[in-house]
Amino acid sequence: MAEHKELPKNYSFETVEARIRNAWKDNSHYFIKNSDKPRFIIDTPPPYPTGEFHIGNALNWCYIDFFARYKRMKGFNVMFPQGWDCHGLPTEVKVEELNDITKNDVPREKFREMCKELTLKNINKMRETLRKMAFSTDWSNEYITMLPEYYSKTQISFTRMLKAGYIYRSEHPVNYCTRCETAIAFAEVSYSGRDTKLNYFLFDKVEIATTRPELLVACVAVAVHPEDERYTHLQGSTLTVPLFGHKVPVVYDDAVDPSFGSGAVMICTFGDKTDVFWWKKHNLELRKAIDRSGRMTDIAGKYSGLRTEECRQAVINDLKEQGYLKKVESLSQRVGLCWRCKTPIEIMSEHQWFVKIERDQILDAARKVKWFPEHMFLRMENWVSQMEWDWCISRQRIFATPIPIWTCANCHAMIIPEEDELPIDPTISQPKIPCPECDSNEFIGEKDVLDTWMDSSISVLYVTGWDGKAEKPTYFPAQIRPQGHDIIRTWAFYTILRSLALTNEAPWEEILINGMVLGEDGFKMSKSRGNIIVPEEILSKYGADALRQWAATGASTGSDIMFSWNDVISAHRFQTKMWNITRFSLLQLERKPYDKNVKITAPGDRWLLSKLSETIKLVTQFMDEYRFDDALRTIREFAWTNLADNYIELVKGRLYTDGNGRDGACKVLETTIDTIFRLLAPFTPYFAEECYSYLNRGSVHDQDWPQEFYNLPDSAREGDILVSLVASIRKFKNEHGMALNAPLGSVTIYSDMEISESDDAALALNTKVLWKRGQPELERKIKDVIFNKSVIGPALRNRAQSFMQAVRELSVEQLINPPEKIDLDGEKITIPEGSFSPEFMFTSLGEEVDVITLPDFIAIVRRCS
RNA sequence: GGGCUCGUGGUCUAGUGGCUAUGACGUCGCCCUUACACGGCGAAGACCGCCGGUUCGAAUCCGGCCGGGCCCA
Repeated sequence: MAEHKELPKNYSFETVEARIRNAWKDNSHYFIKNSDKPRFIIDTPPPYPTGEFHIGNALNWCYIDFFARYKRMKGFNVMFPQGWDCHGLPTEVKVEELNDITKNDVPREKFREMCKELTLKNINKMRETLRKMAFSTDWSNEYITMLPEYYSKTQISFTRMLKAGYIYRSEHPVNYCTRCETAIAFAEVSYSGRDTKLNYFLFDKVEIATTRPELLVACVAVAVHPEDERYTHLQGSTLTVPLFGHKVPVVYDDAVDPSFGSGAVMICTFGDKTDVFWWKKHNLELRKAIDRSGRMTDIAGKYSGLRTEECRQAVINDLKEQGYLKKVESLSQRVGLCWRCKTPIEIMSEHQWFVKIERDQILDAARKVKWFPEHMFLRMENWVSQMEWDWCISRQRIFATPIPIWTCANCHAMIIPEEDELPIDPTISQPKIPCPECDSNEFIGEKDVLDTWMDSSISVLYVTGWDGKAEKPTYFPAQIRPQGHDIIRTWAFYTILRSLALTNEAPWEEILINGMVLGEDGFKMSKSRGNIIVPEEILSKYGADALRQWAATGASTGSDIMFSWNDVISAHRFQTKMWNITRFSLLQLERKPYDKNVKITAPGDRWLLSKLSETIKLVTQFMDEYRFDDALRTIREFAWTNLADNYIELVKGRLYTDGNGRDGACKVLETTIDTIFRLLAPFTPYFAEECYSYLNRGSVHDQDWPQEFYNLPDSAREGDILVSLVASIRKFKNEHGMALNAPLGSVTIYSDMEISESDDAALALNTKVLWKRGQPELERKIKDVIFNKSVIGPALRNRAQSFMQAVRELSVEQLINPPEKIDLDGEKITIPEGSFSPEFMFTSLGEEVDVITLPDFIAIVRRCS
């Protein structure tokens, strides 16, 4: 290491991270197509390109990058692709906002272009953050769901599933915003409390209560609880709807709350989600009272054409006038609003496309995947077993993958395009041949588009190389899916469903679930709470490596994790500490050449190597189980406590001399820091890279993952005695008001091991140190008895307590030389091997000395005279 | 209302049947020992949410309750 440059005094993450980022080459992270290495393909979540890579994404991606880098060092051919899930309402809304238009103001195609443009801009911003975070993304495997290359696959998957009978078209209730004139998903409904009126009025002689009298015309039944005695006489009868006069049946249902209102509810198509449930369950008629623009339909008679709120007032007035209205109460309730325009949503029955859900198949496949943590599988199981409806995949929007279907204008036959025609937009292009049924040349292109989950639920097919032709992608299935627990019911579920439908196999071997990131106050981050932290802020204050360490240690894998500046700061401090350790070590190594083939003999040296080897073993196990918190904590603990506080302090004496004891310490130091940076490389890629570069051995990320290499239990114990000796003498000095480097007369250690120590302890403690075997000649007293309960418990079961009591009553002599049997409640019991040992206390005998007793040794301290 | 999950010093967290319960931040005392005061050595601080059960033994397993979170109705 002659050409070695010296480490600067301080580590500056700002300059180092930027410099290293520019030096890294994208192609070092590329998946290699024809490689002999075992492959490890990651089905990375494609985030929604909002422009901001948020902290929840950051956590998710940190986990991915930890194991991606780890697997590469372990010799895997890793693919860490990056996708972008582009389609959806938020972008449409943003485009309308930015351009001050509504989507109907411009042609569909134009609007789509505007969305695309904004999305590409946002993707660019997010790519920057991904690079800053040092994620080892495979940019040669990037995909963008709104581009033809990708959505042609979405369309192929649609036509295949349609032909295979998985997809069908039918009328079904959906959430609908009458202002935006589109169906929206449950996820797009926001709830808000409001005060409203509960109106009581008469259906014949039965009093019912409703908050939505305008839906009276859409009433199709009256529901009561089966055990409600007020209504048992209505069994099998019909009631007349006031004002409108149609007859509706009375149905009995457990879900009716007899204490709410009058205990009789009117079921309308549709007032709320419960109505849909009852409507389906009791097989009721459908009466559409509200049209897509929020006005009453023709069946509302004299009220038709009124807006719903106008209709409500008119109906109440008429009910009152005609004597039906009995009373009105105030009620506060939660109503569903369109999250975008705050218009109350309506539930409407519409023609929609659906995917069939085969519960058992999906559960079987989900069971074959290995879940980390295991209990997350329960969420999937629970979700699947309670699913009641098929998956509605059609949306009345613009910025989405078009449903590739035409309908013959003449005979209404469904025309499915050939796969090689795709992608298409059926509202623009026409079928190439006349209608096969009636020879007509007039077609209606499907205007509905696909739910965005239809795009993202084939991500795994796409990244494993589905060309849209073969039955199964080349590299299918992927090895792992990493994702948050919030989308187990959507993304994980849909992906399994679609992989089964298209390949008949489960999509991945393993799934790793991450928790949600909460604000520093413990609540979900939200604008209204003002507890949002963005990754960019952390990056500029403490750098990517500190943020990545927070992600690893903030919580055990799968748990929700609270953001904490404290954790980031202590991560940053660890880097400073590690930097100084490296700086010290390299200064020592460079001071003078040393014999690299030296045999390691000193107890302190052997101790550190055995601790290092143990650390490698543990960290490897933890990485294999995706326990990043345990892995990084173990590394930190080793580096800070064992290496810096114990070992370096212990061998400083030897390092500062030129004797041959120095060689061993140098060799151990060099081995240790080399290994630590390999272990740290997945967690702190910039920092590990920078430090490792001073060893002149190439990039740390190109090194092999270290292997356990040393297993000498005796060295570990010897070293433990040595280390705790130094610690206890320091404590002794501290308690007696002495400086830590103050000299002592001598220290004599008695233990049961033959320890031939180099002068480490003597130099560290600034005193003469004598190692002796056996017991010192001092006055000995029994301080306590130490019981080994894991021996006593299983051997004696319910007599353990009285056994321990009996032992405590033995004489000093018997404790030292225990008898074979002991008296227990009049019975002779054999004393189990190793069930207890006496703890001694020593006091000085005449001579002016201090005695330190620890479980493994006794030290006699003579102070300077 | 249902499912899952969590409740451990002031704060956050590890521990999932067996000595005196882990670590971090904070607090207090001592120390500028030639890598680091962004440091070192020490100290104080926890009836492990509450109640019951299983067990020789429970923070840990079981049941109930209370409270937080997420997802869903």
